[in-house]
Amino acid sequence: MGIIRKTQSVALLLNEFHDQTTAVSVIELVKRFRAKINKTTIYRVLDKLEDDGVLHSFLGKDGNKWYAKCAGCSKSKHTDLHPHFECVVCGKIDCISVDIQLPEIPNREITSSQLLIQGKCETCHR
Amino acid sequence: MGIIRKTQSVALLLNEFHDQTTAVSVIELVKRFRAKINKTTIYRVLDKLEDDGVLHSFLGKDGNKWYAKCAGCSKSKHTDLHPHFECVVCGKIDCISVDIQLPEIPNREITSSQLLIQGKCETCHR
DNA sequence: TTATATTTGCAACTCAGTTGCATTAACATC
DNA sequence: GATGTTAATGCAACTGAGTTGCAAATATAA
Repeated sequence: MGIIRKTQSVALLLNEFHDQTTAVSVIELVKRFRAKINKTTIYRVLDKLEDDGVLHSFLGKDGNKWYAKCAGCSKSKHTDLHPHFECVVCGKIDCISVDIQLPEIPNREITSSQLLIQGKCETCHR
Repeated sequence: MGIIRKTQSVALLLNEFHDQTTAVSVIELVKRFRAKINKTTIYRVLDKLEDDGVLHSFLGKDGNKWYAKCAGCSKSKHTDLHPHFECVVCGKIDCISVDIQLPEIPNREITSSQLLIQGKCETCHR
Protein backbone atom coordinates (compact mmCIF):
# COMPACT_ATOMS: atom_id res chain seq x y z
CA MET A 1 0.00 0.00 0.00
CA GLY A 2 1.56 3.25 -1.13
CA ILE A 3 1.04 6.93 -0.47
CA ILE A 4 -2.61 7.96 -0.52
CA ARG A 5 -2.62 11.36 1.18
CA LYS A 6 -0.22 14.22 0.61
CA THR A 7 0.72 14.90 4.20
CA GLN A 8 3.25 17.27 5.70
CA SER A 9 5.60 14.43 6.57
CA VAL A 10 5.60 13.16 3.01
CA ALA A 11 6.35 16.64 1.66
CA LEU A 12 9.15 17.26 4.15
CA LEU A 13 10.81 13.91 3.54
CA LEU A 14 10.54 14.03 -0.24
CA ASN A 15 12.19 17.43 -0.13
CA GLU A 16 15.34 15.84 1.27
CA PHE A 17 15.97 13.93 -1.91
CA HIS A 18 17.23 16.83 -3.99
CA ASP A 19 19.04 15.04 -6.75
CA GLN A 20 18.88 11.67 -8.39
CA THR A 21 22.21 10.36 -7.17
CA THR A 22 22.73 11.18 -3.51
CA ALA A 23 21.38 8.69 -1.00
CA VAL A 24 20.29 9.54 2.54
CA SER A 25 20.34 7.18 5.49
CA VAL A 26 17.25 6.70 7.61
CA ILE A 27 19.37 7.40 10.69
CA GLU A 28 20.26 10.79 9.21
CA LEU A 29 16.64 11.55 8.39
CA VAL A 30 15.49 10.62 11.89
CA LYS A 31 18.18 12.92 13.29
CA ARG A 32 17.32 15.73 10.89
CA PHE A 33 13.59 15.66 11.65
CA ARG A 34 13.79 14.78 15.32
CA ALA A 35 11.75 17.86 16.23
CA LYS A 36 9.20 17.62 13.41
CA ILE A 37 8.46 14.01 12.59
CA ASN A 38 8.30 10.91 14.74
CA LYS A 39 10.78 8.23 13.73
CA THR A 40 8.01 5.66 13.28
CA THR A 41 6.39 7.97 10.76
CA ILE A 42 9.67 8.41 8.93
CA TYR A 43 10.09 4.66 8.56
CA ARG A 44 6.49 4.30 7.39
CA VAL A 45 6.56 7.14 4.87
CA LEU A 46 9.84 5.96 3.34
CA ASP A 47 8.43 2.46 3.07
CA LYS A 48 5.39 3.73 1.22
CA LEU A 49 7.46 5.94 -1.07
CA GLU A 50 9.45 2.86 -2.00
CA ASP A 51 6.23 0.96 -2.69
CA ASP A 52 5.23 3.72 -5.08
CA GLY A 53 8.54 3.55 -6.96
CA VAL A 54 9.51 7.05 -5.86
CA LEU A 55 12.47 5.95 -3.76
CA HIS A 56 14.60 2.84 -3.65
CA SER A 57 16.35 1.48 -0.59
CA PHE A 58 19.47 -0.51 0.11
CA LEU A 59 21.80 -1.29 3.01
CA GLY A 60 25.12 0.45 3.63
CA LYS A 61 28.24 -1.42 4.69
CA ASP A 62 27.17 -1.30 8.34
CA GLY A 63 23.78 -2.75 7.49
CA ASN A 64 21.82 0.45 8.03
CA LYS A 65 19.10 1.47 5.63
CA TRP A 66 19.57 4.15 2.97
CA TYR A 67 17.14 5.63 0.47
CA ALA A 68 17.62 7.43 -2.84
CA LYS A 69 15.42 8.69 -5.64
CA CYS A 70 14.38 6.21 -8.26
CA ALA A 71 14.94 6.77 -11.95
CA GLY A 72 12.50 4.91 -14.13
CA CYS A 73 10.80 2.80 -11.48
CA SER A 74 7.08 2.29 -11.14
CA LYS A 75 4.69 0.97 -8.54
CA SER A 76 4.84 -2.43 -10.16
CA LYS A 77 8.53 -2.75 -10.91
CA HIS A 78 11.75 -1.51 -9.39
CA THR A 79 14.31 -1.25 -12.15
CA ASP A 80 17.03 0.27 -10.01
CA LEU A 81 19.84 -2.25 -10.20
CA HIS A 82 22.71 0.20 -10.28
CA PRO A 83 25.62 -0.06 -7.81
CA HIS A 84 26.06 2.26 -4.85
CA PHE A 85 29.33 3.90 -3.91
CA GLU A 86 30.05 4.46 -0.22
CA CYS A 87 32.91 6.81 0.66
CA VAL A 88 35.00 5.38 3.49
CA VAL A 89 36.15 8.89 4.43
CA CYS A 90 33.04 11.08 4.52
CA GLY A 91 30.42 8.31 4.63
CA LYS A 92 28.41 9.66 1.70
CA ILE A 93 26.69 7.16 -0.59
CA ASP A 94 25.96 7.84 -4.26
CA CYS A 95 24.05 5.97 -6.91
CA ILE A 96 26.32 5.05 -9.80
CA SER A 97 24.43 5.02 -13.07
CA VAL A 98 26.11 2.17 -14.85
CA ASP A 99 24.76 -1.20 -15.89
CA ILE A 100 26.39 -3.99 -13.99
CA GLN A 101 27.23 -7.24 -15.68
CA LEU A 102 26.02 -10.08 -13.49
CA PRO A 103 28.00 -13.31 -13.72
CA GLU A 104 26.44 -16.39 -15.28
CA ILE A 105 25.52 -18.87 -12.58
CA PRO A 106 24.50 -22.32 -13.81
CA ASN A 107 21.19 -23.77 -12.55
CA ARG A 108 20.21 -20.68 -10.62
CA GLU A 109 17.54 -18.14 -11.34
CA ILE A 110 18.56 -14.59 -10.51
CA THR A 111 15.78 -12.27 -9.39
CA SER A 112 17.63 -9.32 -7.90
CA SER A 113 21.05 -8.15 -6.78
CA GLN A 114 22.86 -5.35 -5.06
CA LEU A 115 26.39 -4.12 -5.48
CA LEU A 116 27.95 -1.89 -2.85
CA ILE A 117 31.35 -0.41 -3.60
CA GLN A 118 33.60 1.23 -1.03
CA GLY A 119 36.35 3.73 -1.64
CA LYS A 120 37.12 7.43 -1.70
CA CYS A 121 34.64 9.76 -3.41
CA GLU A 122 35.47 12.64 -5.76
CA THR A 123 35.75 15.07 -2.86
CA CYS A 124 37.76 12.91 -0.50
CA HIS A 125 39.88 11.36 -3.24
CA ARG A 126 42.66 13.97 -3.07
CA MET B 1 44.34 -9.58 17.05
CA GLY B 2 43.67 -13.08 15.80
CA ILE B 3 43.39 -16.54 17.30
CA ILE B 4 46.16 -17.33 19.79
CA ARG B 5 44.86 -20.37 21.65
CA LYS B 6 43.21 -23.46 20.20
CA THR B 7 40.18 -23.52 22.43
CA GLN B 8 37.12 -25.74 22.36
CA SER B 9 34.93 -22.93 21.01
CA VAL B 10 37.29 -22.33 18.12
CA ALA B 11 37.33 -26.03 17.25
CA LEU B 12 33.55 -26.36 17.45
CA LEU B 13 32.89 -23.29 15.33
CA LEU B 14 35.50 -24.07 12.70
CA ASN B 15 33.94 -27.49 12.33
CA GLU B 16 30.72 -25.86 11.10
CA PHE B 17 32.37 -24.60 7.96
CA HIS B 18 32.51 -27.91 6.12
CA ASP B 19 33.01 -26.74 2.59
CA GLN B 20 34.45 -23.72 0.87
CA THR B 21 31.19 -22.43 -0.59
CA THR B 22 28.40 -22.62 1.96
CA ALA B 23 28.02 -19.64 4.27
CA VAL B 24 26.53 -19.78 7.77
CA SER B 25 24.77 -16.93 9.54
CA VAL B 26 25.83 -15.88 13.01
CA ILE B 27 22.19 -16.17 14.09
CA GLU B 28 22.22 -19.80 13.01
CA LEU B 29 25.49 -20.48 14.84
CA VAL B 30 24.20 -18.86 18.02
CA LYS B 31 21.08 -21.02 17.76
CA ARG B 32 23.09 -24.17 17.01
CA PHE B 33 25.46 -23.73 19.95
CA ARG B 34 23.02 -22.22 22.41
CA ALA B 35 23.82 -24.94 24.94
CA LYS B 36 27.57 -25.07 24.42
CA ILE B 37 28.92 -21.62 23.61
CA ASN B 38 27.86 -18.20 24.81
CA LYS B 39 26.81 -15.89 21.99
CA THR B 40 29.39 -13.28 22.96
CA THR B 41 32.09 -15.89 22.53
CA ILE B 42 30.71 -16.86 19.13
CA TYR B 43 30.88 -13.28 17.91
CA ARG B 44 34.40 -12.89 19.27
CA VAL B 45 35.77 -16.15 17.86
CA LEU B 46 34.31 -15.47 14.40
CA ASP B 47 35.79 -11.99 14.49
CA LYS B 48 39.21 -13.38 15.26
CA LEU B 49 38.95 -16.09 12.61
CA GLU B 50 38.20 -13.36 10.10
CA ASP B 51 41.23 -11.40 11.30
CA ASP B 52 43.34 -14.48 10.65
CA GLY B 53 42.03 -14.85 7.09
CA VAL B 54 40.34 -18.16 7.91
CA LEU B 55 36.79 -16.88 7.40
CA HIS B 56 35.30 -13.93 5.58
CA SER B 57 32.09 -12.16 6.51
CA PHE B 58 29.38 -10.29 4.69
CA LEU B 59 25.79 -9.16 5.24
CA GLY B 60 22.74 -10.97 3.89
CA LYS B 61 19.78 -9.16 2.37
CA ASP B 62 18.27 -8.54 5.79
CA GLY B 63 21.53 -7.03 7.07
CA ASN B 64 22.46 -9.98 9.28
CA LYS B 65 26.01 -11.24 9.41
CA TRP B 66 27.18 -14.36 7.59
CA TYR B 67 30.53 -16.13 7.53
CA ALA B 68 32.17 -18.48 5.07
CA LYS B 69 35.56 -20.08 4.58
CA CYS B 70 38.20 -18.06 2.84
CA ALA B 71 40.09 -19.31 -0.17
CA GLY B 72 43.47 -17.73 -0.55
CA CYS B 73 43.20 -15.07 2.12
CA SER B 74 45.88 -14.27 4.66
CA LYS B 75 46.12 -12.38 7.93
CA SER B 76 47.30 -9.32 6.01
CA LYS B 77 44.96 -9.35 3.05
CA HIS B 78 41.43 -10.50 2.33
CA THR B 79 41.22 -11.41 -1.32
CA ASP B 80 37.67 -12.69 -1.21
CA LEU B 81 35.79 -10.42 -3.57
CA HIS B 82 33.47 -13.01 -5.01
CA PRO B 83 29.69 -12.53 -5.09
CA HIS B 84 27.31 -14.30 -2.73
CA PHE B 85 24.09 -15.95 -3.83
CA GLU B 86 21.14 -15.91 -1.42
CA CYS B 87 18.25 -18.23 -2.18
CA VAL B 88 14.93 -16.48 -1.64
CA VAL B 89 13.22 -19.84 -1.07
CA CYS B 90 15.41 -21.78 1.38
CA GLY B 91 17.52 -18.87 2.64
CA LYS B 92 20.84 -20.58 1.97
CA ILE B 93 23.79 -18.41 0.92
CA ASP B 94 26.64 -19.68 -1.25
CA CYS B 95 29.92 -18.19 -2.33
CA ILE B 96 30.09 -17.94 -6.12
CA SER B 97 33.62 -18.36 -7.37
CA VAL B 98 33.67 -15.98 -10.29
CA ASP B 99 35.57 -12.77 -10.81
CA ILE B 100 33.28 -9.79 -10.90
CA GLN B 101 33.97 -6.94 -13.27
CA LEU B 102 33.65 -3.68 -11.36
CA PRO B 103 32.51 -0.67 -13.37
CA GLU B 104 34.92 2.17 -14.05
CA ILE B 105 34.03 5.15 -11.89
CA PRO B 106 35.83 8.38 -12.75
CA ASN B 107 37.64 10.24 -9.95
CA ARG B 108 36.95 7.60 -7.35
CA GLU B 109 39.30 5.17 -5.74
CA ILE B 110 37.76 1.76 -5.13
CA THR B 111 39.04 -0.14 -2.12
CA SER B 112 36.47 -2.92 -1.69
CA SER B 113 33.06 -4.09 -2.82
CA GLN B 114 30.39 -6.66 -2.18
CA LEU B 115 27.87 -8.15 -4.54
CA LEU B 116 24.86 -9.99 -3.17
CA ILE B 117 22.63 -11.79 -5.64
CA GLN B 118 19.15 -13.10 -4.86
CA GLY B 119 17.29 -15.84 -6.64
CA LYS B 120 16.49 -19.52 -6.54
CA CYS B 121 19.32 -21.94 -5.83
CA GLU B 122 20.02 -25.25 -7.60
CA THR B 123 17.80 -27.14 -5.17
CA CYS B 124 14.87 -24.73 -5.08
CA HIS B 125 15.08 -23.85 -8.75
CA ARG B 126 12.68 -26.54 -9.90
C1' DT C 1 52.79 -27.81 38.82
C1' DT C 2 52.50 -23.09 38.80
C1' DA C 3 52.17 -18.49 36.90
C1' DT C 4 50.15 -15.57 33.57
C1' DA C 5 47.72 -13.96 29.96
C1' DT C 6 43.99 -15.20 26.91
C1' DT C 7 39.43 -16.72 26.54
C1' DT C 8 34.86 -17.38 28.24
C1' DG C 9 30.29 -16.57 30.49
C1' DC C 10 27.17 -13.55 32.24
C1' DA C 11 24.36 -9.68 32.67
C1' DA C 12 23.41 -5.55 31.25
C1' DC C 13 23.49 -2.53 27.58
C1' DT C 14 23.02 -0.15 22.68
C1' DC C 15 20.55 1.07 18.88
C1' DA C 16 18.08 0.40 14.42
C1' DG C 17 13.85 -0.89 13.33
C1' DT C 18 8.85 -2.56 14.60
C1' DT C 19 4.15 -2.89 16.78
C1' DG C 20 -0.37 -1.67 18.95
C1' DC C 21 -3.32 1.69 19.91
C1' DA C 22 -5.33 6.11 20.76
C1' DT C 23 -5.33 10.69 18.61
C1' DT C 24 -4.92 13.79 14.68
C1' DA C 25 -5.41 15.43 10.18
C1' DA C 26 -6.30 14.90 5.04
C1' DC C 27 -9.85 14.74 1.87
C1' DA C 28 -14.30 13.69 -0.20
C1' DT C 29 -19.07 14.85 0.26
C1' DC C 30 -22.56 17.61 1.46
C1' DG D 1 -17.20 26.14 5.03
C1' DA D 2 -18.90 22.28 8.12
C1' DT D 3 -18.93 17.23 8.73
C1' DG D 4 -17.77 12.29 8.55
C1' DT D 5 -14.66 8.80 7.29
C1' DT D 6 -10.34 6.70 7.16
C1' DA D 7 -5.52 7.18 6.46
C1' DA D 8 -1.60 9.01 8.82
C1' DT D 9 0.73 10.23 13.00
C1' DG D 10 2.71 10.18 17.77
C1' DC D 11 3.86 7.75 21.62
C1' DA D 12 5.54 4.26 24.42
C1' DA D 13 6.91 -0.03 24.73
C1' DC D 14 9.00 -3.68 22.48
C1' DT D 15 12.34 -6.80 19.48
C1' DG D 16 16.54 -8.70 18.33
C1' DA D 17 21.29 -8.48 16.52
C1' DG D 18 25.35 -7.16 18.12
C1' DT D 19 28.51 -4.98 22.00
C1' DT D 20 30.80 -4.02 26.56
C1' DG D 21 32.85 -4.56 31.22
C1' DC D 22 34.24 -7.50 34.44
C1' DA D 23 34.99 -11.55 37.13
C1' DA D 24 35.87 -16.54 36.61
C1' DA D 25 37.83 -20.26 33.88
C1' DT D 26 41.28 -22.36 30.97
C1' DA D 27 45.12 -22.84 27.57
C1' DT D 28 49.96 -22.59 27.34
C1' DA D 29 54.75 -21.54 28.53
C1' DA D 30 58.14 -22.17 31.96
